[in-house]
Amino acid sequence: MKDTLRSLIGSALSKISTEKAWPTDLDLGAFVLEEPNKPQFGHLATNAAMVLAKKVGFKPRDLAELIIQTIGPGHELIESMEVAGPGFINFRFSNKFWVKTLEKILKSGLDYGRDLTPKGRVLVEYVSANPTGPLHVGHGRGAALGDALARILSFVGHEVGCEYYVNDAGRQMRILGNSVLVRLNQLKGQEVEIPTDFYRGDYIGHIAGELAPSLGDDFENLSNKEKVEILTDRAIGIILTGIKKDLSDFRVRHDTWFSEKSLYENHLVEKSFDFLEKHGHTYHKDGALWFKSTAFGDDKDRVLVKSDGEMTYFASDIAYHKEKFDRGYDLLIDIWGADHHGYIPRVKAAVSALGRKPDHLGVVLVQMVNLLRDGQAVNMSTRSGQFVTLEEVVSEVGADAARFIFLTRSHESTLDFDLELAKSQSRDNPVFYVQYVCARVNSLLAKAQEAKADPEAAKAPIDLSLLAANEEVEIIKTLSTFSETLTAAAKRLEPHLLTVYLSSLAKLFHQYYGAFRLVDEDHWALTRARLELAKAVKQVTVIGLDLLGVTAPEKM
RNA sequence: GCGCUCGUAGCUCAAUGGAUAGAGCAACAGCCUUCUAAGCUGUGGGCUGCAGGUUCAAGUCCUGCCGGGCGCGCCA
Repeated sequence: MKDTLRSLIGSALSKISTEKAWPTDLDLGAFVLEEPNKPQFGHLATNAAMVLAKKVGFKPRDLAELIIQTIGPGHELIESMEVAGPGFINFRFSNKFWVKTLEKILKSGLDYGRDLTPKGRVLVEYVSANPTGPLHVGHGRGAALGDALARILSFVGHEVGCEYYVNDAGRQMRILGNSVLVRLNQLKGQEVEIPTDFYRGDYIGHIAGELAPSLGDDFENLSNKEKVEILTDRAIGIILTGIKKDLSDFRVRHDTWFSEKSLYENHLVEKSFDFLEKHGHTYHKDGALWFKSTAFGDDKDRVLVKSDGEMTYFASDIAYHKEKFDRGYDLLIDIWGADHHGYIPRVKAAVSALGRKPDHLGVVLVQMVNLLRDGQAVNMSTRSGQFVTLEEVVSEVGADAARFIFLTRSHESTLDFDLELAKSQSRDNPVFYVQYVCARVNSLLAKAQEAKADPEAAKAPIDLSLLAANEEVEIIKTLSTFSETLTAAAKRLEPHLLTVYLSSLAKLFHQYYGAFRLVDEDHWALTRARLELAKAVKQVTVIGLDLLGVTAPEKM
């Protein structure tokens, strides 16, 4: 829709520019085309005249008029052009244009909106929760976001990898092993206090119980340190298995599970230190190794190796990002909880120090989820070890509802997630409203099958030009902007744009359904055209839902 | 204190710098002998926190206040 018009306006402008001898350094392409928010302003509007008028000594409206005259009448795809407001040019497309648009959409089928022009390789890293306990709702939001984003990026032409970074090294892991050991000793009847900084959730006890029978007789003879090492490994294994199952039930996929420990085992951390040192980005002070992140805009330098010889989390994170780039990715997307925002400058600094541009790393911060039930807050507390797990939420409301609702809001605003609303089957629940489009179209098609068609009429080619009602043009127009929505969602890393789009398409369709009788035996030619439109709506809805990882039911 | 971020209808939120700021919920009034009422139609509701600035044009960009959230460790 926009391409046609852009080239038309562009050539008109260059013609005028030559005639009026405008300065050659003028940017004639610096105008935008946009959909006006009011139907009386036509289908598409441009601000071209307003952008240029002052620079070339015109009144905006006069320039707009000149552009219209230069384009001239007689384009079969354009019905009308007019100057409006402060100098907008409003375009109205012809019936023929909309017919062609709809034909193109239908012809593309489930590939409609797909962009095959190759773009860069992207690695999306998401969830990456420490393997110290089950996933909770907050992780679910990150999971839904990362997974949908990956699907969208792939659909618009990127080569996408999905990765989970497993923090299986460091202090947290030792605490995990120790926490299990304490429970194990309790199981044997020993009176042991659980230290306050240990993990206290019930699942630790379950892990201890699960492991106890398989540890063997020799276990008792091992040193405490050896016991903790074994238990740590085993516990990580059990917890990761649980995490993988929760994600798989949530239909969230990762191609690779990258172990932090492997960075140390393969000496990648030292190698990244060497790289930084060689380029003069590190120094020693107070017995510690520092990264000069202030040289890249961070507000203080950061420690890589503590004076006690232990590595910081940041140290392995630098190695990890270097490793990801070394694997050949052009763009890294990290999805983090919003409480990590203070961490961004130092990682961006590291990316710069590694010789990349800061925008080769895109960080998406996901805000909190407030879990509600009938409008009342559900108590979530990690301290007591009692929190609402992703598994509980998914088994209660289903993966479809959970995924869709997680993606209804911009990731940068906190989300209220009402369990009862997510289960409700009504207009209030956006998932059902959108899914219902698919079911409703199917039922229309079934209805049309039953209806007795005039055999002569059924043989004739379908005449889409009968779709001339405002509601019908509005729907085709919305369908035609699908790929723009996807491009924006991919570029801005905001899958919720797609969710919003699907909701508004659903609204248009349900309104259309209410306003017209779509299957009408007395007007069969019109019915056939309308069913094509309905099919196109369903088709786009199916594609969109799939990109969000939500199923499109045939029947509801 | 410093930094990041958000502030839009009673509530939850939309709005690539564009024209009269939009939806849903809640409230009120309607629509089922006819395609799924899991739906549709209509009515009310706003100094977009405040004040400046940039721009032909600001909810959007810049500056300063006010208010909420978060972060400021040789933690992860």
